[in-house]
Amino acid sequence: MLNKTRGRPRGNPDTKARIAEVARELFLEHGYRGTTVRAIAAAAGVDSALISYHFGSKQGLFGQSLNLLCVQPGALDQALQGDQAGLADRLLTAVTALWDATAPTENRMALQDDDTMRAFRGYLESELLGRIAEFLGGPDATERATAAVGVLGGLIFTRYLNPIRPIAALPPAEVRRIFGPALRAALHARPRPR
Amino acid sequence: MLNKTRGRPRGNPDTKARIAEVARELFLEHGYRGTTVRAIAAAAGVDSALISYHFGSKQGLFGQSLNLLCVQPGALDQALQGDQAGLADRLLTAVTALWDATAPTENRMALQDDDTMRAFRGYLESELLGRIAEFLGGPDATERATAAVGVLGGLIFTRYLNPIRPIAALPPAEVRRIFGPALRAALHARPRPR
DNA sequence: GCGCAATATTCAACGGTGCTGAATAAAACC
DNA sequence: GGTTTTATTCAGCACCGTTGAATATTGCGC
Repeated sequence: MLNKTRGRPRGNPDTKARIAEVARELFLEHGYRGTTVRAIAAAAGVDSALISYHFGSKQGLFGQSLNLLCVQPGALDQALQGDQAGLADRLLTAVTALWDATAPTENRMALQDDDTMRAFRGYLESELLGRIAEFLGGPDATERATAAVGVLGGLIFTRYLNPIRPIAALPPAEVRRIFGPALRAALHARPRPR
Repeated sequence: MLNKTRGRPRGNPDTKARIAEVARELFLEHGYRGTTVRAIAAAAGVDSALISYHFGSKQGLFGQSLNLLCVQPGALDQALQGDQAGLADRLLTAVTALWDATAPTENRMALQDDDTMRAFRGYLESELLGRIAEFLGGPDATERATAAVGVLGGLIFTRYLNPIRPIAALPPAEVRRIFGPALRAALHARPRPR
């Protein structure tokens, strides 16, 4: 079908890497469902069976070609220093700086894959929530951190993962202005009335 | 293949409704991708071509059968009546009541594929955001509604779609208490300082 | 160097997918 | 009662992801 002569090719072209690279672009542009294995193979100038061979499955290729997610630990450390008053703004800045940088243009990926979701959940749950609670300290720290993670997770979800247009379109400064009050309220909520 | 004799059947069985009903169950149980048109047709005792005929496409069937419970006519309407002071609590109640009811226990809807995401996005974007902005009225209404949708979307995401444990575990009253301040802040943010 | 296992590739095919077009039979209309 | 409209089945199309066999190249043991 492609008639590049069967069998192993000459030299050692790193076809696997090329496939992953091409696949990443296509996945970002068309999403998971909208990208067929055959299209990836064609774009990489290769037979579609190769991707099953190298990556096991389309799912495997997807996971592997998008491993560049989502933590970048330094940004969070930086946000979790300084006064509590500016915490909300620093967190929002960290989030937008990090995510706005990862995807090149307009079309943020619709990230629906199971494993990716699991990874993201784990990050929110253990890393983010724990760190924020630790930083806040005092009684109710966990509860306030929970609310804050809810707000931040919401921002990430509605702006990047499943971008609803009005939110995705905001410039970072507007994000801070609009989500700031909610996040501050979450972080510094009064303790439970009794 | 099913040999129920060709052509229109006797009586007027509301096959379309039955298909939608069966489809809803299957979609909720197995997600969009995991539910094939042929499976729906088989479960409804009908030829698979019928669903293209009645609903245009699998996507159409999905949208139609999910509308039956995502919108749940009136839940939102009810929240969008009364004083503005109680709005946040009413919205949070509506969300928890609606979503807590849809899936019984652990197996929350397997929402993680991009068609479902798209449907959900559409709901958030056109329905929810528009209605809230309309209710708020005045300048900045859209911006405040945007922030509110961000918070609500975050709640839905972190509690139902990709449940991170501490948030999913909250009883509804706690959800109101924890997310209330953030949502109120979003809804009633002061206008832009100048 | 040579032989041979491991590896990388193409090709053909399989079962499954959503969907369409033709055939057909009941209902609805006039 | 004849004709149009509607609801259904059936056969099949083009595509999907994946697999197994064939084949050519590399790289290692000796």
